[in-house]
Amino acid sequence: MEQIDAVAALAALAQDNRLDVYRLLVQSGPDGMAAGAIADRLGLAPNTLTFHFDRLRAAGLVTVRRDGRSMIYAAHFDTMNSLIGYLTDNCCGGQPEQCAPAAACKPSTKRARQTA
Amino acid sequence: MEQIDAVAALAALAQDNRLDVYRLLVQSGPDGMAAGAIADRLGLAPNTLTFHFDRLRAAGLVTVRRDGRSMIYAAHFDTMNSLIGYLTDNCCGGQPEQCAPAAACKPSTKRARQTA
DNA sequence: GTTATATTTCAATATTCGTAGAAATATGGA
DNA sequence: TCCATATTTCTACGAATATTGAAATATAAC
Repeated sequence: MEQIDAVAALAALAQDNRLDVYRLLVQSGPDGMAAGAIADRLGLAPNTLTFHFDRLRAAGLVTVRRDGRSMIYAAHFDTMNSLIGYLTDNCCGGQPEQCAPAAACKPSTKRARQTA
Repeated sequence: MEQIDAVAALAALAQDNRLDVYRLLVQSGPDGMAAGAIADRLGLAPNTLTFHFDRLRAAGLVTVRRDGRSMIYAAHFDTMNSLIGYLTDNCCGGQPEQCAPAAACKPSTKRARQTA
């Protein structure tokens, strides 16, 4: 990942509503969610949501596809993983014992959703 | 990590010069670097650099200590790892096979520095 | 074809951000 | 004490950002 792409991705995530949207999509997985469903879930105005989707999409963090009247947004995990790689690249000069990097994508940190 | 802290950390990293500074510190490891050395390395004005350090420090991404006339800045790896955890939290509803999370802190992606 | 649903586009505005210049503070050395 | 080095503080300004409201577009249902 190039610096310019990393800055774009970080800027896209550095906003309350967009971070909410993105995390919701990350947790939703490859199937994604309809724009309307996200608007309902997060209580955002449709036009505001479109604005934020554009930012996330321009940064390569999400993808879109149309399904009837709905637009389905989904997280693009390659970008997320590249970004994490960019941030931690060669950390501690190649001796990661000193910085204890996180194991990404833990199953469920808190408030685990019931399987039902 | 709370949402507000994640947004602060992301915003702190979402800027060219600050991202340069931060990655330099990440690669420098726990010992950190003097402000002046960073200014020389990145070609930034001292006052501009102070502005960016403040942002990084307010976000908990770096720490400072004084050493004589120099201020030594170092990456705070706990925050980096918490941020990565926050982004990838419960990804794909707890089935990370679907999103192939990155192994953080790879020794050296490109332009590996010679050991000498 | 007409109406309803789902989402996007456009225009306007208040707020926040990054940089530069000049001056101030803190530490170390003679 | 006097001077040099290292970094911070203060002020100002142009550029970018998030939100709102109103209107437009695209798809589906009747």
